[in-house]
Amino acid sequence: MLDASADLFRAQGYHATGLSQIMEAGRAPKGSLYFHFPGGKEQLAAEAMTEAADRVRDGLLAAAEAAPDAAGAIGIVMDVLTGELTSSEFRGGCPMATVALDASTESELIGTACRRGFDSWRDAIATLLIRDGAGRERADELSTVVLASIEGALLLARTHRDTAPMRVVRDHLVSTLTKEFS
Amino acid sequence: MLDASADLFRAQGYHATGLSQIMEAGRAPKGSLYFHFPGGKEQLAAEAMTEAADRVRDGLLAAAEAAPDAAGAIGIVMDVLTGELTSSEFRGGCPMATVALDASTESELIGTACRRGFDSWRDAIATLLIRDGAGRERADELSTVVLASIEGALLLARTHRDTAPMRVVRDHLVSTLTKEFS
Amino acid sequence: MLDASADLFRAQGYHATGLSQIMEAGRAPKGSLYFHFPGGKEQLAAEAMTEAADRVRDGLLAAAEAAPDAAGAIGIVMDVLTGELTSSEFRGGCPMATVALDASTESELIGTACRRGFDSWRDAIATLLIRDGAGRERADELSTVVLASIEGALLLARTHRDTAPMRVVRDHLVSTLTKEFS
Amino acid sequence: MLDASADLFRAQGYHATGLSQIMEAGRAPKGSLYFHFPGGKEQLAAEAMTEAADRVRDGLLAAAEAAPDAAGAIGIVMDVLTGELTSSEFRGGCPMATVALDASTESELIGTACRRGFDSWRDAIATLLIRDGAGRERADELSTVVLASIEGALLLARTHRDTAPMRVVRDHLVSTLTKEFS
DNA sequence: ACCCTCGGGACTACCCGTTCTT
DNA sequence: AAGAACGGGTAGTCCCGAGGGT
Repeated sequence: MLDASADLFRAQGYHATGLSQIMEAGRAPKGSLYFHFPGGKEQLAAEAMTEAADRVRDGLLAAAEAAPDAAGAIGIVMDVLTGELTSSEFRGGCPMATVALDASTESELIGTACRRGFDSWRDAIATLLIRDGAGRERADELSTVVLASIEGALLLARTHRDTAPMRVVRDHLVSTLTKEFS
Repeated sequence: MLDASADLFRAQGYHATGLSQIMEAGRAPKGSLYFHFPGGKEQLAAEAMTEAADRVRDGLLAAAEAAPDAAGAIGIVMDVLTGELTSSEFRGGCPMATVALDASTESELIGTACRRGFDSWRDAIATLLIRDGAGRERADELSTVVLASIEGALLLARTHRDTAPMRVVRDHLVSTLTKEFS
Repeated sequence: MLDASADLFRAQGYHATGLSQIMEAGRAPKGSLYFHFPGGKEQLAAEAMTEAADRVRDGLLAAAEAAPDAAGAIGIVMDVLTGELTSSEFRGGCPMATVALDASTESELIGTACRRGFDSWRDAIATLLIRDGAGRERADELSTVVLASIEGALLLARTHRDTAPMRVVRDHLVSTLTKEFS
Repeated sequence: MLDASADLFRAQGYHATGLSQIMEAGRAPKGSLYFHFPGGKEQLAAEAMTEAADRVRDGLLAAAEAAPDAAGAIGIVMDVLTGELTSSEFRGGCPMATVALDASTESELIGTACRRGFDSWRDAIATLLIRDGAGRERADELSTVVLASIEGALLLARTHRDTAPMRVVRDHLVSTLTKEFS
């Protein structure tokens, strides 16, 4: 149910996704939503964002173990994201970006969930960089730049229905990180 | 009217923005909208996106004239965007991103408008880089990276209600561009 | 609710009858309607037509039991219809004719409901005639003629706000049937 | 313009026919309607009904000259009506019936136009019968019955998308009239 | 005690027939 | 003669509680 709603929110955003659509996708009857989520749609979205964010962060941590350095890990993560983009016909970009943009200003609950999600990703990236020898301050800066680049690439790729921005940004990040840390 | 709707779409996205809200903001009666925009909300949004994109592109071109090099121009543009972000209490980020994410998959009209808008920005940035001595290919790559970074920074800054991502990305871009082209 | 809408559809037709008018007449809020009639106005009208048709057919069958022959039964039915016409100030003619004319071409659902309703009436009339000794073929023909005459009489009487066409057609049908079957 | 609107009113009725649809069909700009028809849609419909009624009455008179007796003339007229029904894919039945049912109760103007139209047809039929030797009173009665039968047949045929009711009623009327007047 | 059918309005985008103003 | 403006109206769908059924 959270999974189903997370997918829909990712593809359509908060306001474009109706509760009935979620119920249908989750094969759940309409009435029981407010039993499990007394906060209604808002709470549901917030929890879906949190869960989706955790999954991405886990992917980041897994890539960190699989790759020898930050450049490699970032490359892996971007390849996965690119794959999700194409396999969903460019409907599945960042799991939080759409909701963050179209709901986080009006719902503190959702806003907080998105903020925490982004922070957890940035922290994971920063940890990667520190492992490569970056200083605390440099890691903070660079992780923000890396995260922003990826988010922007996802936005551009989704809008253009073309993976080119993902590839270009991926290569740029890999080469930049490699140059700085080896 | 286009201005009013562009502002609302920028802040809330496509689906969260009601026609009545637009009418109210534009001091226009309900009935007149479908005379000027027979295509309804979709056409209105598409034209609003196009206009907003043109304005940003004009800002880019103006910055290109005001600054001696690409690094300077990008710095100016990001400062302006940061200013808009704070002066709107973090409701006004990229004028197209929210709509691009929550509507461009379901409306080809809006999708095309956003695609053209992003392309016009990327082209303007690429032109800047070529003026600094970049080759065609390098300019294409780098302009995508720059645009993606800015978009991601806007997303993060808006979500966090904090200009830090803007400043960090701005400084990173300026230093990167300066290093490569001087 | 079906009753209320049937009355309104009978008096005003499909397009002239607003959902809000139906809600008001049925003392039901709009949200409930789409729970019971997911197909909206179209489904509501189709079911209202079916119910109204059944009621008339029941009246036909009741008249068949009350009267010794077809002529008598038709006479009774037309008297009842004439009574409804006057008691409703000529707003209530045939419960299906108006909707059949102004909606059945654009809605297959409504069209089918009306078609079935008319058929059930014709069948009931044909059964009457066969009871009087008519052959199958003759009953089919004559029942169509009888039904058409009644429908036309209702149309003329309603338009003229005058029961004369009803009386004239009634007397004609009674005398014709009497002459042929006794 | 009157022709275009008459066709649309015939096929769809009064309320289902939009002014813009009429304007489009008549290649006329929307604003100038109220110059020619200050009474708006109501007046337009009333005049369209009058014109359409006149045309049918002219057809009736022409058939009266072409055929030797009433039975022949009615046969001709019904054949023409049946042809219009099929050639319009059962959208064009009686030019007034739909409007008479869905608008004449709420508009005295339209009601009067329809009443006059029906009366002119009945008068033409009565004249036919008198020519065949019927008395005044019998002609009045029978003309009502004939008109009602035709109207009902048109209704049934249109609803069923089948010319059978037209043929059956036609044959019945021809045989009845022949039997009575020769 | 948990589930969920059922019911409730406010709101949506859209379009209507009409009337200004030019 | 007509382009533009007007606001009330359309059907439809939204997210959400409250009461009946298991």
